[in-house]
Formats: sequence, C-alpha cells, structure tokens
Amino acid sequence: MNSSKVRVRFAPSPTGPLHIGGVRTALYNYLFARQHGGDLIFRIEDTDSTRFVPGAEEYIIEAFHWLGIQFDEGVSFGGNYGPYRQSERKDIYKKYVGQLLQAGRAYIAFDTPEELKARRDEAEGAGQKFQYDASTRMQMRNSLTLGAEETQRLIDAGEPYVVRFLIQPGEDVHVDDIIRGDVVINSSVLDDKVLWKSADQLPTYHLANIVDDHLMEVTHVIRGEEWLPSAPLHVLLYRAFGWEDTMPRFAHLPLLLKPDGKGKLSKRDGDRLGFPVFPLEWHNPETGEVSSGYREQGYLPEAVVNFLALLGWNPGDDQELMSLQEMVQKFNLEKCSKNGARFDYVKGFWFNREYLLRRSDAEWAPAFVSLLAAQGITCSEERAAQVVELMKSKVIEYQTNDGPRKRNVSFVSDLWPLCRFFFVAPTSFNTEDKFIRKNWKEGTAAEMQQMLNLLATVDDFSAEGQKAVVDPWVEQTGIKPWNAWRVCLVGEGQGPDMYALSAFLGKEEVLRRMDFAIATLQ
RNA sequence: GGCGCUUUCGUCUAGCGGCUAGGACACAUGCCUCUCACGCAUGGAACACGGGUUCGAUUCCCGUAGGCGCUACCA
Repeated sequence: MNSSKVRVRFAPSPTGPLHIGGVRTALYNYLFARQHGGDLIFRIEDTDSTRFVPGAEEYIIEAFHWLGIQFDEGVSFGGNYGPYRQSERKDIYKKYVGQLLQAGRAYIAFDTPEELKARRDEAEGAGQKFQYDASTRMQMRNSLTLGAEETQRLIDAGEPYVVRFLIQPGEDVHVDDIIRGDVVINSSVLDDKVLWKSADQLPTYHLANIVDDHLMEVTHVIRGEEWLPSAPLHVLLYRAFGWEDTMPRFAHLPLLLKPDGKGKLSKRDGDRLGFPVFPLEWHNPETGEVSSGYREQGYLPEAVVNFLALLGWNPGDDQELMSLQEMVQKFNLEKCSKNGARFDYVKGFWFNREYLLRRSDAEWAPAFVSLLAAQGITCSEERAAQVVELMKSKVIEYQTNDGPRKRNVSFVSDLWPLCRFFFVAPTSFNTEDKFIRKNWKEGTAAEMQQMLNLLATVDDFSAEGQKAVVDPWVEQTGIKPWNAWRVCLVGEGQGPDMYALSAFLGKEEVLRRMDFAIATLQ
C-alpha cells in the first residue's frame, strides 16, 4: 500500500454516450489529480449486463481525447491495477462477497423479483413502503430465516439467490464530505442492499465500487450528488471489510439542472432547446437515432471545458477565461458550490466565441472552406480567411423558445448565412426592404452608373486603390454612394466595409453586380 | 410519503458579522459609423420567509416554504 499519492477515478457505465454532467465530473477529477500530482483512473462499470450498449466505451474514450482530458491508467490506458473493466473482475468480487458472508456481514436471500414486487405493492396499497431491512428481513426467504442447512440445500438445488448486506439498525453513520461537511444518516433508513445479483451473476455497483476503489488505492471519490444517499452504505461496506482506515475521502458534486423548468439536465432538454448534451455526436446503434455533439456543432474543446468547469466551481476571483493549466492551479474542491447549477447554454456561445476569437483568421479558414464546399462553393483558404476577418464581428439571428434572438458570431458555421453575398451575386431585389427603399431613390441609378464608369477606370482594385479614386469623386460631387453601392453588391443593408468587400469581389464582379442592379432597379 | 442535500440579480456566481452586496452571461440605452455590427461607456436587476444569537446579520443557529436527489437483483 503506497503512501499518500492522490489517486482518483472516473468510472462511467457504458450505457450510452457520455452525458455532459459526466464530463464535468471527469473534469473535476482530472483537475484534482493534476493539481496534486496524482493519478486519474478510467474504470468501466459494466455490471449491468442488461444496459450495456456497444460502442459506448469507445465513444467515451474518444470524447475525453477530444476534450484534452488525459487519464493515467485504466481501460485502454494500461496500468498495474487492472483489469479496469468490472465485467472482467468477477472472480475478485466473488471472493470478497464470500468474505462478507463468512463474517456474517451479508446473507443469502432467495426472494424472487416477483415476490419482492408483491410485497411492495401490498405495502403501497396500505399506504406504506416496503423496505428489505431489519424490520422485515426475518419475514423473508433468506439464510437468516431458513437456517444454514436449508440454505445450502436450496443452493445445491440450483435455486437462484442474491447476497444482501446485513445492516445493523439504529446507528448514525457519518460521511465526511469535502464539499458538504459532515453528513449523517441513520442506518435504520438504509435497506439491506443487494451486493450480488442472481440475474446476471455480477455484483451491484455498490460492492464492485468499494472493492475496486480499495484495490486500486483510490484516495478521493469525486462524483455526482446522486450518490450522496448511498454514501453511508459505502462507509458501512468499508467498515465491514475492515478497510475504514484507508477509506477514500468523498466529494459529492452538485448536479447540472435544466436550463428552464425543473429537474436535472436530460437528453430531452437538448433536443427541445437545441443544444448538445453530449460531447460528441452519438449514433444510437439500436434506434439509429442521432444526438448532436459539441464537437460537431463547432464548439472548441477548450471552450466546452472552460464553460463546464465554471458550472459549480469558480476560482474566487473574477477570472472566467482559463486554460486547463490555469484551472489545474486554481481548482479547489472546497470552493465547489453545493447547489445545482442550471445549464445556461447561451453562456456557452459566449465562451466559444471568446476562444474562437483567440484563433487567427487563418485557423478558422479550413473549417469555413469545408462549410462552403457543402454549399457547393469552392474557395481558397486565403480568400476564406479574408471573409472571416471581415465578418467575424457580426451578429447572427438564432432561434430560441421565445422566438428569434441575436448573438455574436460564435461558431464558424455562423458565418455562412452572413457571408452568402461574398460568393453569390444578388439575383433580385426586395423593393419593400426598408434599407433599399431608403437608399435607392430616383436618380440613384444614374449616380451608380457614374460610379460604375469611374470604377471601370481603376487599375489598382485594392481597397486603397479604389478609395484613392472614389473618395475625391465623392468630395467633388457630394454624392454619398455607399448605401446604394451596398444595395448593388450585397442586395441588402448588411455586410462589411464597402471598399473591403469590393476589393474582395474584384473589378469584374463588382462592375457586373452594379450593372445588374442599375438595370433591375433602374 | 420517508431520508438526505440545498436556497445571493433572469442565469453562473463573489461574499466567509459591519460592503453604496462585486463580476460574468443575457437584457436595455448612448457613443462610434457607408449598412448590420464589433468595440467602448452607461443602466436596470438579488441576499426565500419567520424566529433567535449579537451592539450589529446576506453571513451563525432553529423552524417554515421552495428547489434538487435517493428511495431497484440500474448505475
């Protein structure tokens, strides 16, 4: 048993794609491990054979790889405490369950799921609640009531059975939680939890979890608040095994809540409100259903990590934008908040924008180029970068529950609806449009014709080159051509600086668009 | 229902007995301006309620109410 090196683990169940709340739990484990120079273990808790989903494990590994959260050991990462997949540790659990049975801390129960359900229904009918515990266990079919001989006879006869943990009632069990302090639950409200299932001949979470954390020398258990009610059971298990002196410390994290309404964040909320709940896009192998992912939506991993980190924790100063390295330095479990955090995905837009803006225009270009390609437009990365430079500070409309709203460009994909006219000339003009009505009046066509003739003489069609010729003409004639010119080149009242746009389009295209507008709007 | 956790602007939060209760997102307004914007500036916006403890409570204690979780041979 080596000293006091911090060892933490993230132990998902491969029942589907990794939920964003799970990502945050893993992130906090990662930050804690790195900060203390400890190890982060990746364990797969696949003890529910009925809920196993193929591909989930690979998905989870890929998601962390994308996010930049690195594990030190575990499934696919190696290590000296393996195997790290619980389904491969069956013999180990069996041995420890035997130990508990031997010591009289657990017992064998033959009650079938049907019998149990009948008892529950019966109790419910009487407005009560059935619980398998000290108050009821002597009325059930188990080794306590049947005696050793009969128990052995039933086992030999092939009768299926579970192993239950024998809980002594009337004891206050303390859980020392790093985030919540001393949490006390009386053992009388705990039930004799099933430790070993008859259905799939595997341990339950509770048993496997305690055995693994002990054997893998885990020092801190950082997990979601949904585990807090069973933490006393876990403490009791450590005690029953005689492992209390090396029991890990607990930290139960607040949950991620729905952006609106009640309850914890679910996949449904993402579908309903239009934001991803999973790091990567997920294709359900059974239903074929596709769930969107942060990566595919155009989020930068740094943005997702930063956003998530601040949901339930903050460094105590006013800094919000932090690299993973900075977070590792500043992270503090004691400063985690205790109450659930509503998942405000709109703030995620802002984070992504901040990180996107830190990248150069050239870095945006490849993604933008492939986006354009999907629209059937061929564009070089150089030209794409020019458009990015001109348009990344714009605003785009997006849909919400309460109708359309506006936000700053926060994704590369936001660019396309704003940039269409860079690549596609106007083919018609909406004369009802406020901007066009205001800026295209009688005589405008003639002014534009003048300007067209003037531009036709310009050899240096850079923004500066055009400016050198057009500005004096503006000065001379008093004509303010920009808005009308915008109508010609853009078709509506938006877009970048006109000289910049014109230079991008090039002389030939500019003259053609102007000519078309003059002819169409006359 | 039982048990547990929790409660500061719309949202994420700072605060650890004495503050004009701070920041960020979102929202609104103004400036800038060839359009829409960005940017910059400004503004509105919170201590759930009731008792204590104290010279003094957002802060400590106890209730109440609300929120969340757990209550499976799921994790």
